[in-house]
Amino acid sequence: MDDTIRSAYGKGRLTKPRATIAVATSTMRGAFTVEDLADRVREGDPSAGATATVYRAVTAMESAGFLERVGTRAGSALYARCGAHSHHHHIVCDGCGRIAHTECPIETKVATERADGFVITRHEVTLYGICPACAEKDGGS
Amino acid sequence: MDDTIRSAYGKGRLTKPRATIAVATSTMRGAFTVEDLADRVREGDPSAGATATVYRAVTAMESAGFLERVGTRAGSALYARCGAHSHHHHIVCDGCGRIAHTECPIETKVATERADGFVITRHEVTLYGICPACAEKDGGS
DNA sequence: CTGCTTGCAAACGTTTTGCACCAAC
DNA sequence: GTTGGTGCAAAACGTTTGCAAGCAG
Repeated sequence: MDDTIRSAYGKGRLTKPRATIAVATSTMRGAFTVEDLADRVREGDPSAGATATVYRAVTAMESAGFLERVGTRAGSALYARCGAHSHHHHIVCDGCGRIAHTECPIETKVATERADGFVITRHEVTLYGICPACAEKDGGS
Repeated sequence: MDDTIRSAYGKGRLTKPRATIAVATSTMRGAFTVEDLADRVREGDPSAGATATVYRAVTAMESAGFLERVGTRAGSALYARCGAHSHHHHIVCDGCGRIAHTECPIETKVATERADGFVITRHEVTLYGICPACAEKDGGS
C-alpha cells in the first residue's frame, strides 16, 4: 500500500499533502471529480487539500498512470483508479459513480489505421448506465 | 437550402440572427466550436452574433436535430451538421476539424443491455485523427 | 398583441496560474 | 541548497442567465 502511494506520482516528490491525496483516491468508491476528492481530503485534514493543490496532484497522478480520466459529469472531469490494465474503457454509473471496465469495442485496424482516409490517433469511448446496486435501490420505480 | 434553414430550429421562430447563424453553420468545413461559429457570423454581420445568442441558437439547432455535438477540443464543445443519419459516431480531424462518420462500434447488446451487470443507457464514442488533406499538407514532416 | 428572441453584462462553475513560502531530496 | 510542491487569491475559460427592448407569428 505504501509503495502504491509512492508510485502515485511517478518520480515526483511525495509530500504530506500528496500522500493524503493519494490515500484519499483509494477511499473513493468509483469515479470522482476533483472537488469530490478535495472534500474527502479535507475531511481527514482540514489544513490540506487546497483546491489548486488537489488539481495539481490529480494531474500528476494522471501523468504517472495512477489515475485515469474516465468521463465527464455535469461539466466536471471524472477520474478513477483502475490499476494497470491494458487498453480499456469505462462504464460509469450515473447513480453512484461506480465504474466497470470494458474491452475496447473498436477493432484495432479501425482504431489505429484508417477510416475514411483518416489516420486515427486516439479515441474516446465512455459508456454510462446504472450499476446493479443502483438498479436494485431504485427498484421498480 | 431555404427550407433547410427553416428546419434548423424546428418549430422555433426564424429570426434574422438565427437565419444568419444557420447559414454560417453550412460554411464551416467540419466540426466547430460555438465561438468559431460566432466569429463566422460576425464576419458577415458585425451587429449580429452576440455570444449568448449563438449559444442559444446552437442549443436550439441541436434540439431540432440540425446540429450534433461531435466531440470536445481544448475544453470547448465541438458541433457539426451531419444530416439525418441513423445512429453513428464521428471522426474529428485534429488538424482542420473536418469530420467523417463511422458506424457505432459497440454491439447493440453491449450498448443497450448489460455489461458487468450495468444497464447501459448511453455511450460516447469519438475518434480523433488526421484527415487525408491534413496528412498530405503535413507531408513528410 | 403575445411571447419568443435578442443583446448586453454580469454571474457561474471548473480549472489554471502568479506569487511568496516551505519542504523533499 | 536547489528544486519542486503548497496555499492563497485572482484570473481565465467556456457557458449560462437576468433583464429590458425588439420583432416574429
